Amino acid sequence: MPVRMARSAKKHSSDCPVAHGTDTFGDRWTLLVLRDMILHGKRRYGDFLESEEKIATNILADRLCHLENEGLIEKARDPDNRRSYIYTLTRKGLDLTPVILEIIRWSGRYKSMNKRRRDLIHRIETDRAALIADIYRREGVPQS
Amino acid sequence: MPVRMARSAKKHSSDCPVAHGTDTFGDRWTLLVLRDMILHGKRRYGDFLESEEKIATNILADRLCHLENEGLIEKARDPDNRRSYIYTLTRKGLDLTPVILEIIRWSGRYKSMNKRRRDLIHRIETDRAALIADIYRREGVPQS
DNA sequence: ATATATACTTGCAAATTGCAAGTTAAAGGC
DNA sequence: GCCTTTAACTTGCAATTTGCAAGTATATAT
Repeated sequence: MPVRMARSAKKHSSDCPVAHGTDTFGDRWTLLVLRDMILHGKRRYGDFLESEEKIATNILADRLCHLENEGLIEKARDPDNRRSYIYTLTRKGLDLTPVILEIIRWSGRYKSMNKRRRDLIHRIETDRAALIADIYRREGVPQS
Repeated sequence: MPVRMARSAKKHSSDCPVAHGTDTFGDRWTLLVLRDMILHGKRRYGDFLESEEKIATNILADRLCHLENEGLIEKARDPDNRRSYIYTLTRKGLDLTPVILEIIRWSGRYKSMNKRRRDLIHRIETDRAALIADIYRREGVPQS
């Protein structure tokens, strides 16, 4: 049950689909949390804190709550450890995979990358459907 | 010549390609300016101000400067009206088209839309390459 | 000459961010 | 059972960013 009145309650009050996107994940942090989940399979508060960009604890709590309010993720207790929670992507959240992949492709054109990332970009460009299928499968969500 | 020390000079100092994306256009307004240019062919300060979301004049000036600093747009005097400027997309900016289109597709799945927008989404899904080609052609930029 | 158009800049209050420290509740160790 | 540690937050507060309203600068129109 999402409780906190989530972040930047500011919305554009426009019915443009791009504005709907920026209302949902258009801030400095939200998309990075989604990246951690979609690309790296992260599921715990502590996992997100460890990411390279060093999100602050209060911002992370706020964004997780926001994502839950927006229906992109779900929060559940960890059955194996009652002081921990597990965040999982909903279908709606997972459906942002193509957006993330296109951002990666764009960066790949204009920014130098290490081999691992170049390989990922290569896979996006040559094997995209299977890559997406793998991600959906890992999350246990059936594809369209 | 970009002069002003652009907005949120804050960057994630991460070499993740997604973080590079959010550093470049991950705020409430930048992507909407790009949308206006990519989807609606807008080119002038006053055009951007008229968009449905009502960006403030100072924020718009700041974001245009930021986009120019990042090499996504270029600013030039209007040869026909010396009190006006024309902003144009660079290849780098135009290459964000697939990102914008995927955001639109995602919104199309989770938000109701009018017929014009549903038609655009239909075209994205059935005729994507030609749609992108049209946009590049309109901007006079050769495709990859 | 005067008015209008275009593209900004400035001032300032309000909202958001980010750091550091504190809190709560559940394990784990002895 | 008691103390320590772990995991997930919350709180306080300074600094940064946003957003509104008003002002400025330069070019064109009448």
